[in-house]
Amino acid sequence: MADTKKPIPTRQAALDAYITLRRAGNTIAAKLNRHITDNHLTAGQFGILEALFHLGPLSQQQLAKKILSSKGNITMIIDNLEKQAIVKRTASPHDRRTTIIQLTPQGKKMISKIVPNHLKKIVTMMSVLTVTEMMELKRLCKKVGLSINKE
Amino acid sequence: MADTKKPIPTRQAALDAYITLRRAGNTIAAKLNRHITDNHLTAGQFGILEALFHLGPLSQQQLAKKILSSKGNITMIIDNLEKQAIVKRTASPHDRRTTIIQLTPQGKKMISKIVPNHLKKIVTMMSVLTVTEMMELKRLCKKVGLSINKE
DNA sequence: CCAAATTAGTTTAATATTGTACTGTTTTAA
DNA sequence: TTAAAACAGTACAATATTAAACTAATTTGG
Repeated sequence: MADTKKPIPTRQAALDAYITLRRAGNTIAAKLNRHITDNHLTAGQFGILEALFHLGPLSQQQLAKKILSSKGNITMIIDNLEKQAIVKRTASPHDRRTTIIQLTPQGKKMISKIVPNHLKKIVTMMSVLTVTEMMELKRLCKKVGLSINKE
Repeated sequence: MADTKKPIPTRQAALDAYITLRRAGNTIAAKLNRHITDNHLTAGQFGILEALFHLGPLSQQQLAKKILSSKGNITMIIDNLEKQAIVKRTASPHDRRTTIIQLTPQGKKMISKIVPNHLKKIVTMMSVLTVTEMMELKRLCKKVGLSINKE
């Protein structure tokens, strides 16, 4: 926070970039959300299932960080998913405070039917960009994201 | 949706770009959200106040589109803001179905104290990028966003 | 002109989300 | 060793959010 006074063009470019970034992300997410609710899942539930699907069993704490949600909310989402036998809680062998969340076989089956379509939708929406542009977009976003998390 | 089969590199680049985009946006938004709650506002409330501040009086329908929220939610947010005399409802002279939302003088005063800090935070976070990179990021996000909204 | 469809906003009920306080567990450092 | 701090998860209360049914006003097409 050393440099409080940015020249106007920098300032305007920064704001424009953020607003456009945010709007694009929200627009895509809103489209995807329709697909998610069609499958009788909430965005939070889907986020957790997707994380478990791609990364394997995770603790609730890890899930909270992944989907940027409060741990109280994770407890509730897991409660609901467990009631439907989509995931199950397991005790961690190393730390009796933590519970490890796993997909049940039915859960894995279910999410593996939804994810491919979900990804296809993302690819379709992003495909207005060339591959070079996609890579550049990724680079720029990563640069921003990393610097914030370093703070 | 003509081209269902994208070559793998395109597919992976598209997914990477989206995930990184989304993560960067969410990370920034989470940081900003702290600032918002410090001022005893919710994200939804702030979104509405910011829109009114930058764009002037708007109907609830317009606000719903702006902040990508359901109209029922807009009703509630406006109810709460109106109770605190931050905004007020006015009848539209042209259409008796619509209500126009305006900032009250106190509301304008309040939001105009918060917004500059908010923007400064955005500028600071985005300033890891050069101006050229900011402009490129904007261009890429706009390209994606526009094509989706055109559908 | 007027019935049907559309639109803006509200209400209600169900669910999601958060923050705080709490329990039990592990880590830490004196 | 052990008291204090940190951590993982839960319970609960307060709000936020959504979807659906509803009211009232406007637009459209025959």
